Amino acid sequence: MIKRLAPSVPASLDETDRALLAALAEDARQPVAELARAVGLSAPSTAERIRRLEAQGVIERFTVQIDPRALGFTLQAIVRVKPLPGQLHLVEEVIRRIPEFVECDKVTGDDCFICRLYLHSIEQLDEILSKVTERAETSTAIVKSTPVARRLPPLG
Amino acid sequence: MIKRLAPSVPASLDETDRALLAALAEDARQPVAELARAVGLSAPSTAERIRRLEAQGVIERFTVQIDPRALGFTLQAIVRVKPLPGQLHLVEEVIRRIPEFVECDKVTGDDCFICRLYLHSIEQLDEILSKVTERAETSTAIVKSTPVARRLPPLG
DNA sequence: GCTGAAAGGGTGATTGC
DNA sequence: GCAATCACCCTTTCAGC
Repeated sequence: MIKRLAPSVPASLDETDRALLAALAEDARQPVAELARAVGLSAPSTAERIRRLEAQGVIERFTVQIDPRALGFTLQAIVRVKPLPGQLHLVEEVIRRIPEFVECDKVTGDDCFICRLYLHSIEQLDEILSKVTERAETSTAIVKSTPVARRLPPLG
Repeated sequence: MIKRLAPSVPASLDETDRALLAALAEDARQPVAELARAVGLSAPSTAERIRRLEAQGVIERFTVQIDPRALGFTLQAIVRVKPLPGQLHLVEEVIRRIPEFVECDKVTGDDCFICRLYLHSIEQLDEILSKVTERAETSTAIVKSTPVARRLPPLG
C-alpha cells in the first residue's frame, strides 16, 4: 500500500499529469505502456507519475463504476431535508444509516441536507422517507434524466 | 474490449457477485487471487465472474477516483436551475458545456435541474452562474460538509 | 464449480544515458 | 526525463475432475 499525504496538499500538476488522469479515469486497467503512448512518455516515467499521483492523494483509489440499474435500482430521487429544531444530528445519523441514501451533502441555506437516493420502486421512496419525516421536512424530486453524469472537473 | 449487453438487462446476482463488487469497488487493482480469497472462490472462477459482470454491464468501467481538492477545487455548490419559459433546452446545453458542472439531473418539480459545481473560489461561482442566469432562475447552496460521500447502493 | 500446470504478458527495479 | 534489460508475479487458458 502506498503512503498518502494529506488530501488537501496542493498538487502541482502539469499537462501530462492531467492527460494521465483523464486516461486513467476512462480506463484504469489499461497497461502502463498504453497510457505512456497516450501521454507521450515512456512506460517507466508514466508508472512513476501514477505512483506520485497516488501518493499525493490526487488519485484516491482505483475502483469500479457500477450501474445501479443493473442492481435493480430503476429510480433515483434527490431529496432536500430540513431537520426540525433540535433534530439536526439525529437526522444526519438516520441518513447515514440508510444505505439507499448514496450521497448526502450538508449545505448552506434553508434545506440543511441535499441527498441522493437509489430506489427499486416509488413505493420504496415512501417507505424510506417515512423514517426521516418524523424529524425533518423533506422535499423530493424524482430524476427524469441525467444530462450530465458524474464527470471529471476541468483538468486544464 | 468486452462486448456488453444493454445496460438495463436485469442481472441476477448472487451473494458472491455482491461481495465481489464490494471488494472491487474498494480496490479494483487487487490481484484476482486476493479477490478470490475474499469471496471464497478460486481465482479462475473469480476472474470469470468479473468478466461476466462486465459483459452484463453491471460493472460499467474500471476507473480512478480523483480528489477534487487536489485539483484545486476547494468549493462545491449545488444549484437548482429553473429555466425561463422556452429556455429549457438551451439551458441544458449551457450546463453541459460548462465543465465545472460535474453533474446535472433533470428532475420533476419546479426546479428543472439540480446540478453540482466544482469551484476554485466563491468568485468563480458568480462568474459561472452569470452564464445561466440570463436564461434561468437559480438557487444555490454551498456544500459545508459531506455526511455521505458517493457510496455503493445496498447490494443485499 | 474446483485444481494444477503451462504460457504469455505486464510490472517493477535496475542500469546507463 | 529516456531506453533496455531482467526477474517476478499475475493472469489466462487449458487440461481433467
